[in-house]
Amino acid sequence: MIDTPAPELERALNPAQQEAVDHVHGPMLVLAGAGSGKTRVLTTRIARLIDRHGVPPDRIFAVTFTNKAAGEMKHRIGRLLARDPSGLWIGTFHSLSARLLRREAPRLGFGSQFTIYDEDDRLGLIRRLMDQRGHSTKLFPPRAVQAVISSAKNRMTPPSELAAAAGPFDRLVQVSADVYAAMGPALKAANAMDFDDLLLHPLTLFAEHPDRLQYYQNKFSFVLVDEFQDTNRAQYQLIRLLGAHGNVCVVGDDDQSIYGWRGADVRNMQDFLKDFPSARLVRLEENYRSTQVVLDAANGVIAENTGRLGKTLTTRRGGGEAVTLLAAADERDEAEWVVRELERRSAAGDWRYEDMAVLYRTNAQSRALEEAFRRAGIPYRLIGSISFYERREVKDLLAYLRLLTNPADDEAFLRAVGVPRRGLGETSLAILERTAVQWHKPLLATAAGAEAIAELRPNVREAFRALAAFIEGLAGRIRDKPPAEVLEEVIRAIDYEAVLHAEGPEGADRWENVRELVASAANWSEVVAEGAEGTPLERFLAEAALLSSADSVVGREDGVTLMTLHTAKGLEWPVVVLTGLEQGLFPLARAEEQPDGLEEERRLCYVGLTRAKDKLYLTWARARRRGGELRPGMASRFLRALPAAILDERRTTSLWAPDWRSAGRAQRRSGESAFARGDRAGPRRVESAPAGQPEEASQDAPRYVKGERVRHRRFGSGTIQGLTGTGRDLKVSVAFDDAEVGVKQLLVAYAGLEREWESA
DNA sequence: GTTTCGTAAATTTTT
DNA sequence: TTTACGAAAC
Repeated sequence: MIDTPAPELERALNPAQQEAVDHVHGPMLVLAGAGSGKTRVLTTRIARLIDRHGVPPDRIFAVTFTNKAAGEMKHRIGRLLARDPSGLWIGTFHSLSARLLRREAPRLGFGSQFTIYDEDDRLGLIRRLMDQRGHSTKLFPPRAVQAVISSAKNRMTPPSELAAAAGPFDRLVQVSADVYAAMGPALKAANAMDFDDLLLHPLTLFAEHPDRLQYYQNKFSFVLVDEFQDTNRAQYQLIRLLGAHGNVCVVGDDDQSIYGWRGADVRNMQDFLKDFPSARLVRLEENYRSTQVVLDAANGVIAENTGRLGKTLTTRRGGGEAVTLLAAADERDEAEWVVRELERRSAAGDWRYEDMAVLYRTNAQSRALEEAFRRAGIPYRLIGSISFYERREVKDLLAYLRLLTNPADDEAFLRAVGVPRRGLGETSLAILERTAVQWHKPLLATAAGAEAIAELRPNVREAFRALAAFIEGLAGRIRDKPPAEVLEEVIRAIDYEAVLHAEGPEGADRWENVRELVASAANWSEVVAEGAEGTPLERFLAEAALLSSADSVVGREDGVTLMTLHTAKGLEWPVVVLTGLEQGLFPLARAEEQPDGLEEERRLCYVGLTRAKDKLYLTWARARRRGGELRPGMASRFLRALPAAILDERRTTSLWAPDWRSAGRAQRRSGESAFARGDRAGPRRVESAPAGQPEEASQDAPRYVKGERVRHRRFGSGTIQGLTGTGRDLKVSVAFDDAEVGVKQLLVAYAGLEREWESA
């Protein structure tokens, strides 16, 4: 392998890193380029604070982007200190806020055992509120309403302001504002908070109880924030308040801001310098991760963005293996090529599977990759996609646990009431809900008094009463029992195994997941959830609610890593494969329509490229299945931003591929396809520019796909309807735009078709 | 009230 | 290709 730098611990800090570590008191903004060792700066700084400056760990408030990152950072600090930094407040904004709120909830009118509502719970609540308030869920999709409300919350806009801002004809926003206004009280009644509330409630607390703000300002004498470019306004406010004493260190990279759609606002970086005028600005511009070739690729892409703060990344790792650019026929072809290539490199002893990652824009793309890995028998691990805690069977059981700790949790009640089937359907529940509203009681409490509801049939009353009695009885018995035991008890009581097995073959898989849940709960109990308050069950639930998708790992540890580009932020591998580089997919079509959308996609691409230490593969497919339909695509515009000198272009053997560089340009010089032959042997090292002479065009027959736009010399433009035959007998049926011509069957070998976008 | 079957719709990223 | 929802049957 290529000049790998010395292990991190042995390398001395560079002057800029040293400066960031040495600066103890007063605000500081660290502009840290990709791979510039910012994690190391943060961990070293925290360790120093503790052992050289005698700061007690519980007076340090350190924010990371994922729980996993927090765990790793804590581990590294422990290694530096040679002891466990117990008491340290380190975690995501959401988990740290939740921890703070457990103590302060009563001051805000919540119980300290409040539930954290996930996306589904919140959606369910919105649906019910819409029903109650007579808003049609057909005209206004609850998802859309939820999106409006969430974005208002992220901008810290209260319901009244949202209502005022809604135009007279903007019914969606009007409805959303109405639901939003009702949602606060409803959540409070259910003793629940959603993800956004976790960030907003601390701000409310500090506004209403200045003494509490003062307390936490005094308590946390040092505040540190990683991935600062991805904080939203509420998060920034929290930092500004807690760090008012000035000992605030934020670390970020404006080029890696990729969560704008979630309310993140890069302006926080500029505002920080305004709000803390004495802030020291430190730039980490030396990259220790990647080869020059990788940086050239990344710089080529990001250079097209405007309004950057400006950074120049350098590396001492000159040269490097060229970036392999692959054109495939479709997503399956792409996946198979990737798997074969990684297998080849592994067999050649170049890298191990665990040193490789395959990244993609959307979770849906993981399917084809997974299948290819499985077919080839190559180990892989899939991160994210469907979180374990989002599975139906897991949520069903957790609903019972939630109800045990928080009897007001109506969403949990509505889930539990249907598992197992109790003969309680839509009508009975509607009556129960109506009564609950009248009585001003949670559903569980209302169910306990169901005997008094005359509208209900006697057997329904009894069913409600029995369910309530069951929960209450269980709640009395469990107390401080470990979560795994409580789970077992619930499973036994509702005979969940039988319930699942009655569902047929799928039920067996689900039962497996249930066993896994119990096992993970048992395993969890052994770890001391440090610092948190409440019973073990409460802490288990709190943690489960805040687990991120990055925490869900399926597959073998020693395998190739598969994840989305978003999840890959902050990580690195010797080999990185970026797939699906097509217009419409990456960058996403939707993103390109929004003002800053394309720039954010470009930053996402930059994040992906800079994950690689030694070797980059970039792939795209001429066609891709989207919703069952095979759709043609063209190479991503990001590919055109790459310097030609560092590229090694290839195609899969069966593919006739056009010169993607000329796509969309005025003219194309014939015979100048930039694609090399697919069978070219061995990697190529790039020492310096220029390389990559134009190669011979492929001699394979052109390959068309259904839906593709083509042009015929006589008939004009049309769309391919279908394909029949193979080789020289390959026929296409084309529906021409000219209605007079209609649909024609043409032999590809003679028709002389051109792709429309190529012949422009 | 529950199950089953059919049709329609849909696919961005995540704490 | 898979999921979600609605209608009709059971």
